[in-house]
Amino acid sequence: MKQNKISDKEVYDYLANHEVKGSVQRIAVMRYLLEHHTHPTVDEIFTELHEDIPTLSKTTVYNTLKLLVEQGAAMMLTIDDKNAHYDAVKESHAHFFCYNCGKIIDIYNPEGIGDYEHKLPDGYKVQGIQLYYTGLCPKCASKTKN
Amino acid sequence: MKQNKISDKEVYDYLANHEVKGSVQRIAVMRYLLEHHTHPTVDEIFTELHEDIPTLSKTTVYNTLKLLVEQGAAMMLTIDDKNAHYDAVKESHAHFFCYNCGKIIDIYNPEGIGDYEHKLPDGYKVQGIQLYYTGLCPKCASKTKN
DNA sequence: TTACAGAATTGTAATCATTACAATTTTAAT
DNA sequence: ATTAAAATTGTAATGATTACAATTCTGTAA
Repeated sequence: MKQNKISDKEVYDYLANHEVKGSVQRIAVMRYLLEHHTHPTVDEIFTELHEDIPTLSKTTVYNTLKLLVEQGAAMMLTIDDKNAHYDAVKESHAHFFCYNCGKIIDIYNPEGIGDYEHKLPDGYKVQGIQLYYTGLCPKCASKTKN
Repeated sequence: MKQNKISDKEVYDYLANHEVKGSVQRIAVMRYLLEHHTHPTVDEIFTELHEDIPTLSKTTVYNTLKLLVEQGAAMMLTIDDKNAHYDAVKESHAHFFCYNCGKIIDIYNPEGIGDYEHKLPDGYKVQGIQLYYTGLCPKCASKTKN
């Protein structure tokens, strides 16, 4: 779940690979996404990082995430209509959104979803593919009477 | 694209099949979704219907759509982080969101996406599956220099 | 028909995530 | 050390969605 402590240099290089110039704030946000696989919201990222970087502004978190998404260093999950969630781009996988507890859970599919790209008609320029499930997670499904 | 004029009775029955009691407002909203396959926002639905039903309140449109989604008579598309879009539930298909023009386009896959349900671990109670593509639609892709 | 209770609708006022924007600070190059 | 461009910050809008109380509608029973 938490891949302990990635060095500044590693994060810096990761950003550079995506043509993003490094900065204290950008490295902090990017590292947060690389270390946590919890699909955090802007507010969660801001609240956590603000403890270490008291001068951090929430606007900067917004700006940074927007940049990271544009450069393909992160992806925005829109499965939750209340807040955007963010994820560092990794291997192809799906997401399950529990409408009871609000958690987003990674779902790894054996064959992945990359294939679907081939099925699009000509002319489309695909930037991202997302497979979303909504429903009740096992924990909530067992609690809820049915 | 537009399946002309569905009778009140047909819409009423469609609602009844989903255990939704009919009313002028609910029939209007449901019919709008059945007749238009444009993935409208709340505002678009409200603005259109308001011409015919001047007393209609936007809150009612919100309430109704929420109910329709809960009862499985419609689905909410969260692909666009600016607004929720709505769609009457039909055959399984994917959606392409163009981040330039903001349009959502239906993508029909030969084999559908229903299979993915089987790949989930035990315990999940799946309510819906959505496959989203983001990128540039053919029109915008050709306009944008690359 | 009338009266009533519950459901549905309405309008207004909050809420709250996100964005706009102008001011300040930092960065990097000269 | 100077300066221009880029990044960051804080505050003030924006705008979608929700909460809520008041009103209207619906269906049933007297």
